[in-house]
Amino acid sequence: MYLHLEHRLAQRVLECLQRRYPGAVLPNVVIEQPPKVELGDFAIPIFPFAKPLRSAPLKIAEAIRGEIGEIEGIAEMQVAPPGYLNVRIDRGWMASALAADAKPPAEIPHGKILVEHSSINPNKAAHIGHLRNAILGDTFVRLLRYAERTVDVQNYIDNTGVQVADVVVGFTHIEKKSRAEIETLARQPRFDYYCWDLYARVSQWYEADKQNRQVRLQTLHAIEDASTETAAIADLISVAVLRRHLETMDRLDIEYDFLPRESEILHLHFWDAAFVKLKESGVLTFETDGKNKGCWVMRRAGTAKITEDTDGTEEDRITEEDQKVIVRSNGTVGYVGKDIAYHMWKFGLLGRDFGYRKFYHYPNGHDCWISTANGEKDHPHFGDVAEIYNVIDARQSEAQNTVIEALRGLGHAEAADHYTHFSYEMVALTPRCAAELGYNLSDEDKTRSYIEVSGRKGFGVKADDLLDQLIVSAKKEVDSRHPQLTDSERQEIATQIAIGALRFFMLKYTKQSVIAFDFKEALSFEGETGPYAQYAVVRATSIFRKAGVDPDTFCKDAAGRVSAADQSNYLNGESGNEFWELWLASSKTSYVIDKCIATTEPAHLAKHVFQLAQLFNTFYHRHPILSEPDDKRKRFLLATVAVVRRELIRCLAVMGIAVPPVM
RNA sequence: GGGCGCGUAGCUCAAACGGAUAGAGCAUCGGAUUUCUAAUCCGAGGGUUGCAGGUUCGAUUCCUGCCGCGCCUACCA
Repeated sequence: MYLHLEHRLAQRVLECLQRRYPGAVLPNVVIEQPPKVELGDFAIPIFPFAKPLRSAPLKIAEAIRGEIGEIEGIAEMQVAPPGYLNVRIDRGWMASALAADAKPPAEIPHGKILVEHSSINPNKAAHIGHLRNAILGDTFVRLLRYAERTVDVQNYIDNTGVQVADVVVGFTHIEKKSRAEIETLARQPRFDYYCWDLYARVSQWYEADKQNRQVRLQTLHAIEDASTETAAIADLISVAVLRRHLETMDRLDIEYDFLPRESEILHLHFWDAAFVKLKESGVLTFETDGKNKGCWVMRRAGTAKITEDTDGTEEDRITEEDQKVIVRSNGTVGYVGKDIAYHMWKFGLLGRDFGYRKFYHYPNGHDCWISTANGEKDHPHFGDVAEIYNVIDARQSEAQNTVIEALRGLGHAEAADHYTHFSYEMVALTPRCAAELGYNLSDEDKTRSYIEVSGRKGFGVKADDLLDQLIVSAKKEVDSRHPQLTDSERQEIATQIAIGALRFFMLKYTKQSVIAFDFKEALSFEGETGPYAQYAVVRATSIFRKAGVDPDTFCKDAAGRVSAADQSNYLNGESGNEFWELWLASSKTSYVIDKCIATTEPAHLAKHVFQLAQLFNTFYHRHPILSEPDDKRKRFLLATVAVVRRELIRCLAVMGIAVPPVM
């Protein structure tokens, strides 16, 4: 509602100015939020208009106020020095619309969006870094779906790289296991944990004797030929670990629609198709001398020299430093090349497609598909989208930009413009946390604020372990608070709290901030945490339960229970401000979600949820509701609780957080 | 060397597009009518927003230079 009103206001202000100053070149109308409710609900800085309109800000503000006329939902405007136009919402009007859950018509851009996230190498268990990726990605998907966009969720699987090869080496050369033995192991509940340890051992094995690395190379090549026994083992391992990843993510309510695999990009020759186009368009150039002699290279992203002089049109040579090798001198293609081909497929520009088969069936009935060389006849249509978001950590930004530049060079500027690298910083460990995990710290490490995790060393916190710990910790709390419930009920509640804590934790930091992971903070259920917000909802629910009223029907029928006059009476005036703050915050769901999408920053939503829960808790403490003697006032307070509760549940759902019945 | 990012309270972090008195949580200290469950609430202390300039009505935000930190920068994937 708030968002809708803001758009309407901006539009009317613009029209008003155009009417009064015809022909003037106007800057954008920026609408902000005043620092305090007393000042109003929207603030329009008029300073930017002073120069182009050759008039004092206060004068312009006064003119707008006088001439803009009635706007539905707006109560009044005030000119505030040194140059703001402060706008007050018609509180009664907003409250009615909000209680009725009115959905103003909104323009929804058409075209499918592809969000790709997780992309965990299928050779070991998922760790906390992967959790951040998946939670950010999944939340972004939920944000887009809340905004009624159509979204496909993909999880790219690199099943042919060195990482899988390393684990294969571990099984075949260190443990000397047969395919049958590996198959048996792969059926064990936490096969990914087994691989986690083995992977670390393989790294040590390579360190111990350089000759062992030869084995890695041989294995890597064997994997690429699908007919070999090694390839079969690699496939069985990567598929088993992949299943484990899907199970882990499903615990957090994270699902995928499609799993494209590198093996198919290879076997279906995506690269060949892309290579032809890249050569034709001149994106790739062949080096005839220098260190990259015999390679096909392209300009590294971000190094482009701007050749402004018109006479220097001769193909500006890329200096060796700025060259990114795409095809090696032996004719094989590197991963950036494969990535370019893959992204051409995403935008429907490649002219080839995967085969598809059903791979994973979620308990809720949803199917997840996987790429294959020869697929099933009937399958959903993936790829060919209008917009893509790749959730990949910041370390990959150069590679991502190179892919974007390749698309641009191929003449697909529009695709390049709709390619977003959803970049985020890594999750590291605090020195204390590393020490707790039994890692020997150097003196230098001890002084650092964080230490990077390393899958290769087996150094990190596994996703399932963290979740298990959170559940145990929450369960202890629930056990002591609700001994009357059955154990399975308590387990269910503890799980919801654990997921709430984890997802909130990963979302409250802005993307570019490195999370220095610490058990104490991650396991906290107090303060700015998921359980804090869940608890606010539980309290709201509990009021209605005791009152014997259903909150949702009460809300929908609020007009019949609280008269418009009462509504407006309680919300206005000085005493109304504290109630109005709650209603106003509740009206901002779409506004905040819109902002999260525009800035690709889900942290804003976590912040908003916390603020709303905080406002509610203060309100809860100050105003006893069930014992309120004035019936009209009681109904108004109940309506307030109902609306806040509904919006909190809604926002938490977008964050992938469910609310338990009691806590 | 080049590219990207960061530096805000004791600690961990907010502050979209430059805006009104820079906000939270944690930690510390002091409190909350035995009530709709205290996983809560109220209060206190705590800041030269790394340093120095510049741009303008206004800078944590933009520009330049320094200082410090991180990541990227392979014919690995």
